[in-house]
Amino acid sequence: MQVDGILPSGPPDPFWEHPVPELDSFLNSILTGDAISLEACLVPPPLAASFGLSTDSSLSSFPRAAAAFGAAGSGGAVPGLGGGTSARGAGGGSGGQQHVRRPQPQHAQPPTTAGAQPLAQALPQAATAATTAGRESVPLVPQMPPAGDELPVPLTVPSMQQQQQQQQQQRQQAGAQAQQQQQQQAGARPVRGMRGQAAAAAGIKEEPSGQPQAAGGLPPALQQGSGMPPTSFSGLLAEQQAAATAALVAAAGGAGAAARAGATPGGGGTSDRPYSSQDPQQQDAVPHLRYDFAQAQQDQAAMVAQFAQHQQQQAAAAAMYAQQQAYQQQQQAAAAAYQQQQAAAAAAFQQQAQQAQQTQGGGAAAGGGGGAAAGAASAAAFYQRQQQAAAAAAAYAPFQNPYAAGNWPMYPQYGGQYGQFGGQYGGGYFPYSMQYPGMQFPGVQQGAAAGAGVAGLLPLPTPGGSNIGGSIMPSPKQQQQQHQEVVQQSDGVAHGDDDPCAIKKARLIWTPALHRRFLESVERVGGVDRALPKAVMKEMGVAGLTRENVASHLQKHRMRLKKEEEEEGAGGVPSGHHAAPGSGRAAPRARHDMPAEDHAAADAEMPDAQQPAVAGQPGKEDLSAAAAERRSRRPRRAAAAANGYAAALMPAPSELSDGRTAEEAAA
DNA sequence: GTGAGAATAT
DNA sequence: CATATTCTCA
Repeated sequence: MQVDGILPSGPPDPFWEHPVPELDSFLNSILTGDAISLEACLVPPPLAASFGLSTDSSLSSFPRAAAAFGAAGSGGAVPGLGGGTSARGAGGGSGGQQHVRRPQPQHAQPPTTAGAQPLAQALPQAATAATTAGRESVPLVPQMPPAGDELPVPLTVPSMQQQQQQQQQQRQQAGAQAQQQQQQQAGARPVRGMRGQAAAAAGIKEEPSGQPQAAGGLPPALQQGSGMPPTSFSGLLAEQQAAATAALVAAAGGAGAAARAGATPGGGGTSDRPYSSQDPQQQDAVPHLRYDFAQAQQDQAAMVAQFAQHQQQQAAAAAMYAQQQAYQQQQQAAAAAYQQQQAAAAAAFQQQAQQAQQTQGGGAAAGGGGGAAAGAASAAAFYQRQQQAAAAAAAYAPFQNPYAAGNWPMYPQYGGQYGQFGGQYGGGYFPYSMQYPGMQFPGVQQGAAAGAGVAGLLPLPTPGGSNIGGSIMPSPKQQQQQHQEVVQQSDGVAHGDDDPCAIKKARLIWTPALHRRFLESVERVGGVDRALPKAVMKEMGVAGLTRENVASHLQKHRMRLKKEEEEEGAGGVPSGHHAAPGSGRAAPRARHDMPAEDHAAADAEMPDAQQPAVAGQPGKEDLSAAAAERRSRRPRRAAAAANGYAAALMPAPSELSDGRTAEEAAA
């Protein structure tokens, strides 16, 4: 009813004298639509308590909440998240990541972490990658390996069929809106890293009334992350808004800056939240994580839903009035959110209203409680909107992926993976790719990046070896310089510290180039039998590559060799020496996708070929040795050829020469 | 349903 | 570090 009453400016409303003051702030944030920000996900401990949530669960549960919202519904452990369901359903159910694979143990139980942790922290582990860097200061070989191989590790993305579909559907309608949004946001000034969220939750500096600004700059106050307790709504709002803006901007792809905010002195801690994929200018400075804008959105949606539910509970416990207000708030929140996101006030508003209503209707019909239903509806609407925006953004920046499935004939296997990838990302990634379990990679960012004019190769989320957050790869040239940095970042995985909900490591894809480098390195380090993972890793000097990655690959490689030997011994048809990647299933496809003649061409397209040679590549001789070694095994290749996929398995002669040439040339 | 690649556990 | 197991995906 009287929203004004709850505003700071108004006289104290008896109704809002909740036992839990934080609630007010929280509600307000939602009301103003600031809930969009990741920070919003941060529930102040006290508030959480009021909701009946354990402190830890409240925060840490968000990621899970998102999962819960997701179709997979695997993460169901979120307590009291019932509301989410409705929200999600209304939202179009696209949100969930189907293949989210999180550490089960951790998720199974609520994290013990006490303090409210910024959602951002939990989410983008990748974000933490940078931080991690220090930890595992990857002693990457100072000398860069051949450009091609250098690539950051390739990651694959989880398949999100549903999302894709939905996005496509929505894309049409949302296109315009998204555009608007993008533009609007582009103007917005990146504020600070998402990191601030904690500040928002924990304490925000008092600030003169901060009104939600749609596109405009953020309140200056936002930039300071005081550790003070939330003294005013405005402060909180401002903070949140800032965060929201940053997030949005990032989403738009324009704001690498936002991520970069780390620069903010007050930020304390790692402030970079690599949300955006790339900022044309800063890209080289800091690789960004592209991963999770969507996730964040989901989380937020979840949050809203949760909030709704909580509200319901509270209302029940406290008073009907409260419930009503909540209801309204929710509605307003939704509206506000939309507004914020969309510059077009009138049009946007209308749509919002429509959506909200629709959703609401659905929720109500479902039989949900008034307030709850409303909340859910709002959340859903909000969620949907976000999704749409993302989809639209993606749509706007169509990007061609040179490495798309079809384009990588040589390694059908990879082609397949990349194709998948490309489809999802719509983008051109380098041969490396990593899969971040549970994370979504809306095409938005990428598209934006593409639009930005980033050359063909976009930075990939590099896993930090284990990184999950995946740092993004710098463009090829930049890579050289950033190589080390990238690696460090790559370690985006939650290292456990305080992040119980750590995200799993991104899945490294051993591209041909990477594998080649691997082989070379192995040889350099003593041969397949004697090579130690760590040594190989170092030798490879690939950003984001972890010892585990190498060890695993080495293991596989050895097994493969062993198998081959056995086969040979048995008189069977020997397979390519390093049939490594792409053997088996790939074979058929290889033939299919590409004629043998094209293999050479395929090679040409290989990463290394594309990449500028790396200067100062050490161990040139070694490489030669490796080449020789390989050459000696060529006979097998011929045999493999017989199988039909030999080409895919073995580095073609041309490839070798190419790669070598490139490397040497660099040298 | 199977097999392979990669991550993760032991 | 090596090996075994688990997960996903094609």
